[in-house]
Order: sequence, then structure tokens, then C-alpha cells
Amino acid sequence: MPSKNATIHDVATLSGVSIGTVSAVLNRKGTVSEGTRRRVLDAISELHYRPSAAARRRLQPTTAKSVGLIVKEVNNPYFADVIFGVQDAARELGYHVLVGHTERSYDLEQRLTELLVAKDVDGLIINPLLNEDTDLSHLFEIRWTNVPLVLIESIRGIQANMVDVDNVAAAMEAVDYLVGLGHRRIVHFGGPQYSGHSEERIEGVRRAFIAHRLVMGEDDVVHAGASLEDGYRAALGYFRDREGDRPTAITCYNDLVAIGVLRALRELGLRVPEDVSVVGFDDIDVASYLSVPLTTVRMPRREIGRRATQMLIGSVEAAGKVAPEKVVLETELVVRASTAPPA
Amino acid sequence: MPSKNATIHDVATLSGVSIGTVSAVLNRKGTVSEGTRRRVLDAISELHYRPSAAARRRLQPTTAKSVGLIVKEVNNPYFADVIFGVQDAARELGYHVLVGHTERSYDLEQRLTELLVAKDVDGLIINPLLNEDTDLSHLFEIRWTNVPLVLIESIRGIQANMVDVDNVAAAMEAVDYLVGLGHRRIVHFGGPQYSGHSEERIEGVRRAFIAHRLVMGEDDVVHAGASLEDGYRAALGYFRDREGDRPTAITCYNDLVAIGVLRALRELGLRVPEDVSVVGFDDIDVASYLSVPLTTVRMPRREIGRRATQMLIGSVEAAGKVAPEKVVLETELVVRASTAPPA
DNA sequence: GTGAAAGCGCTAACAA
DNA sequence: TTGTTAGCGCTTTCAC
Repeated sequence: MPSKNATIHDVATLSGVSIGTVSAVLNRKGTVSEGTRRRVLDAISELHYRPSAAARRRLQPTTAKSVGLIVKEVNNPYFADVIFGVQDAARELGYHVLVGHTERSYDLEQRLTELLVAKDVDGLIINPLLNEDTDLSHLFEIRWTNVPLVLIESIRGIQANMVDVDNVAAAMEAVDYLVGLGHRRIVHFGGPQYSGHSEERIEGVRRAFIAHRLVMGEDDVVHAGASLEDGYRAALGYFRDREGDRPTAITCYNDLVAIGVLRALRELGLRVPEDVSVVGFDDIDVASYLSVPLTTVRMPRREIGRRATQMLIGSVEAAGKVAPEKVVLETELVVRASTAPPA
Repeated sequence: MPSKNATIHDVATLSGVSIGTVSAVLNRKGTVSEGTRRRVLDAISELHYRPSAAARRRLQPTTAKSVGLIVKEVNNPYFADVIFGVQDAARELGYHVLVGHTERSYDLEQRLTELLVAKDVDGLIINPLLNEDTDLSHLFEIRWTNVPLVLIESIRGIQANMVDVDNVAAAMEAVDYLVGLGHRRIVHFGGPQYSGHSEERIEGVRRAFIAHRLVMGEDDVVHAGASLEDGYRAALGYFRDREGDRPTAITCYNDLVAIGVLRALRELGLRVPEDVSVVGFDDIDVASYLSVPLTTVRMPRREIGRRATQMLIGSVEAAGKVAPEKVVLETELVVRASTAPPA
């Protein structure tokens, strides 16, 4: 049981050969006699020796190319699709993808970034967490150290490649549609604090209200969250004390929240879309599999991943400075059965 | 635009200082004069120099500890929860997690394994792909090289740590339950080829049939797949030509397939559970959010991740050989509204 | 403040 | 078949 990590030297010493020989058996050169090989192998086993990948790598530039991808939540099909897109494009271009999840921890975002850089990935795609006291130092650090970077959620105050959508316009479109259907009493179930997209979507709802001369009350933006349960709880709480004065339509931060809302409405005896219309965001796969298929704003999830990857690998291979670029992808309102004119 | 990757030497040469000085500015020692610092920084920028993380690492063993996790599909909430469990346990123990997805590509599994080893993770958790011509060489390679390993799907013929459940028993329990309800005509919508769990679940169904003296016809195991769409398509195809002779109950490889089946049944005008009972597998979160909440076999998803991680880090820190261990976790049949006695 | 030199763990000639 | 040695790109003394 070695206290310190064994090195190739320890193995050489223990097996009574030179480090060159140990290296030879490590690399399966056929040049080692079976007897020596055995002794070396035994020593390796006894010392529980692990060749240091770091040291091996340098001379052997065979190491596969790879990009790091940092996303927010593992439990959200939205990100699953983004990841899929990244992997898809990366594979086409001959790169592997290593994924890290920050799970709302800003600290984790910093450390995962450092880790991936230390692991020598060729570039990084990050979906940054956002909040008031966001410290972008790790992102600047990255730029400083010349690691190619693409952000997949816009952030102000940093020069970097970005791929994003226009959430404000997308949310406005959703509200426009509901107003067009005749709705006047619309409530928005908003996303989490750390989400820039959530902020933008709320802003879009706000602007649509103004455009249609609707008044937005205190309670018209509910702080829900990003998960099924968040939507469910928020809706249960919201409708508990609103017997008479109900909205006729609800827009949600994302589809997960919408599905949670749907469940709450069902349990409260409210029919969708007859009593209440519901609109989601993202268009995750399951949205069209519900018994009342969900009207939602489709995010080009895979395309976001693909484009980000292409930009990233582009600047990896340019090997020189490339001016940061911002790509804005299209969203699309997908109308299904969860919306209808108010009764 | 340098053709070759610049090294610290190039930076030193261009800025007219020694490599020691460059190293000092790289590491923010306060010992460099502002003028020199500027020149070095300029050179770094001009050469687009990236310090080689590989070379840096060796002396500076500050690198955070990390484990690699290789799973099959990104688009499956089952894995999202496993990943969550891994991350959770890893964080508690002071490790980071890097995730790779193989997306049914056996080749990718091999290469991701190599990549993660090359990146010097402290240990590896793998959910291996399975099929006839599965070549386990990368797994042996890993053992050989003394990288701690935990498998989260049982595989024969390899000595390794494993965390798994008893799928055969779990599937039997599901069928037992349906038979207890009075069902005699049960069909199983099976999973993909590459899944060991799928095989085992089919085997469980088979054994339950035998135990209850039910005959299993040719068509009673439908080859569906692992996704929403797989379930949907398979069910549509299956029921198309079976107007009269319908099963009264369906068990599915997983919840995604079950949700797909549910949609197909709805579109075919069949009611659940009145006309057909449906049982899923996994108990992903959304299962209880459906308008007809899904009866399903709960997999201890997070716990699988947690236990695997604890075993892994245990053997990482034991630093010596530890005898491989196999942990079998419990499943549980969760009865909801998608099952009922046959009409 | 800066440079020279040793050494990290390993691979790859090249000798022996 | 095996040992010796020169690096790989970098950090870190320790002189100057």
C-alpha cells in the first residue's frame, strides 16, 4: 500500500530493470522478454502504479481532440437536446465532448471551467449562470489564456462568441397570439433567478402587455422556477385563493413548468384549454405527447448546440484571433391543443 | 498566425526575456516589472500562446479531483437522474464529474474511455453498451492501467465493481401484478438491442409468463426501443392490424416508451386503463405528471449514481487493490392510474 | 527584476 | 533484449 503515488522509477526499481524497459512494456513494444515483462507487470500491480497521463501525453500528441461543454441543469430535456447538438457537430468535426453540469451553483461553474481548462480541452462552450453578483472572472481568465470560448446564453460585458435566440421577441409572440385569441387576463409563470433567458422572457411578456395596452398587475408574473415540481407548486399556490378572479391564459418559462401547471389545473378541476389556456417554452419532445398537446415556443435546441460547436471548432482551428461573433437563431410558436379562445 | 503551437520559449524569444520570466507572469508572481509584463503579455497575445495544461499540471498537483462518467443516451431522463446522483455524491466527496455520452455507438464508448483516461480522471463510472460482438478490451485496458472503475449495468466476464438492480425480478413483479389484476393477455414492448437491462426485463416477463402458465406468443414481445417515438411508432404498428385480438395490458421497457404507447392508444381511441393497462419502467419524474399517471417500476436512479460514486471514490482513495464488489439495489412497483382490472 | 539550471514522469532514439 | 540519455513544456529554486 504505497503512501505516495508510484512513478515509473519505483516500478523500475522494484522489478530491477530500467525505466526504459518499464516504458516499453507499458507501451507494448514487442521488445521485452516474457520474463522481464512478468516482473514488471507484477511490480506495477504491487505498487498499484498508474502511468501519469499528463506526462505521457506530451510526446504522444495522439490525444483525441475534445471540447468541454458546461450547462446548467442535468434534469432538463432542453439541455439534453443542446448537448445532443453539440455532440453531433463535434463528432462530424472529429472532436469528443466532455460535459459538466453546474446545477445552479455559480461556484461549480468556476471550478468546472478551471478543471476543463486544466484537462486541456481544445475549447469550451458555456451556458453561464446569471445573477446580480455574477463574477465573470473565470470567463476572462479563459480569454486571457487563449482558450476558444462560445457562450450559449448572452451575457453583457464580455467579448465572446455567442449563440442565442431573441427571447424577448419570442415571449412577445406568445402573448400576441393569446391576445389574438381574445385573452385579456394573462399570467406568466417565470423561471429561476439565475436564468438570463427567464429575465428576457419576462421582459417580452411585459412589452407585449404594453403593446396591447393591458395592465400588468403585481401578481401577473409568478415566480415559479424551472422544473415540473416548480410549475406544479406555483400553480397550486396561485390558484388556491383565486376562485373568482382567474386568468384565462398562462405563459410559462419552459415546458417543464407548463406540464407542472397542467397537472395542478387538472387536480383543481380546471380544463385546458376550455377554462385556461397554457403556453410553454422550448418544445421539448414530451410536449407533443401529452394528452393535451402543449402549445409552446420552439427553441432550436440542437441547432444551438450545433452552431456553437461549429463556431468553437472554427476558432480552435483558426489558431489565431478571430473576432467574436454573435449568432441569433429563430424561434417558432408551435400551436397545439392547450390553447383556445377564452370561454 | 503561427503554424505550430507556440511554446513558452517562443513567447520568451519574441518578448526578449527568459522562459523563467514568462512563467512568472503566467503565474502572476508579483516579481515582474510592469514593462516586462506588458511585453510578455503582448507576445502571448500575438503568438496566440496557450500554456500547455499537460505540462503545467505535473508540478502543480493542485488539479481538482475528478471522475469520469460514461452513459448511453443524453435524451433519457433516466440517465439524467443517474448523473445527478453521481454529481451529488461526488461533490460531497470533493470530486468533479465529467460526463460523456455514447449515443449507442460502441466505438464512441471505447474512445471516450480512452479520452477520459488520457485526461487523467481519478476513476471511471461506465454504463456499458451491450451487444453480441461487444469487445470489452477498453475495460480490460482500464483495469490493467489501474484506473478505478465501476459499472452501472452488469456485464459478464469482467471483474469489476458494479451497481445494478435485479431487472428480471422487477419485470416479473410487474407482470405478477397485472396477472393479479386479472390480465391474461399481456404484451411487452421491449427495449433496444444494446441494452442489457432490456434483455433482463424481457427475461423477467418470460419467466412470469411461465410461472403463471401463460403462453407467450411470437408477437408478445414487440421490439420497440428506448424513446418516446419508438414507443409511439411500435404501438401504432402493433395495433393497426389487431382490431379484435387486443392485449388487455402492456408492459414497457421504460417510461418513455410507455408514454409513446399512451399517445398511440389515445389516437387509436383506446382508453387507459379501461381498454388497456400500461406499465412503464424507471419512474422518471414526468410519469406522475401525465393526465393518466403511469404505473411503473421505480428504478433507484439517483441512488445508483450515488452508490457507484461512493464505491469508485472509495477505491480511488484506497490507492491499493480492493476486491471488486457488486451492489444490487431495490426496485419498487409504483401503482398509479394507468392500470386496472381488464374490462 | 531577471536569467540559468534542475527536475517533474514519461517516451524515443540509440548504444550496449 | 535491455540500459542510457536527451528531451517534452513547464515551474521553481537560486544566483546575479
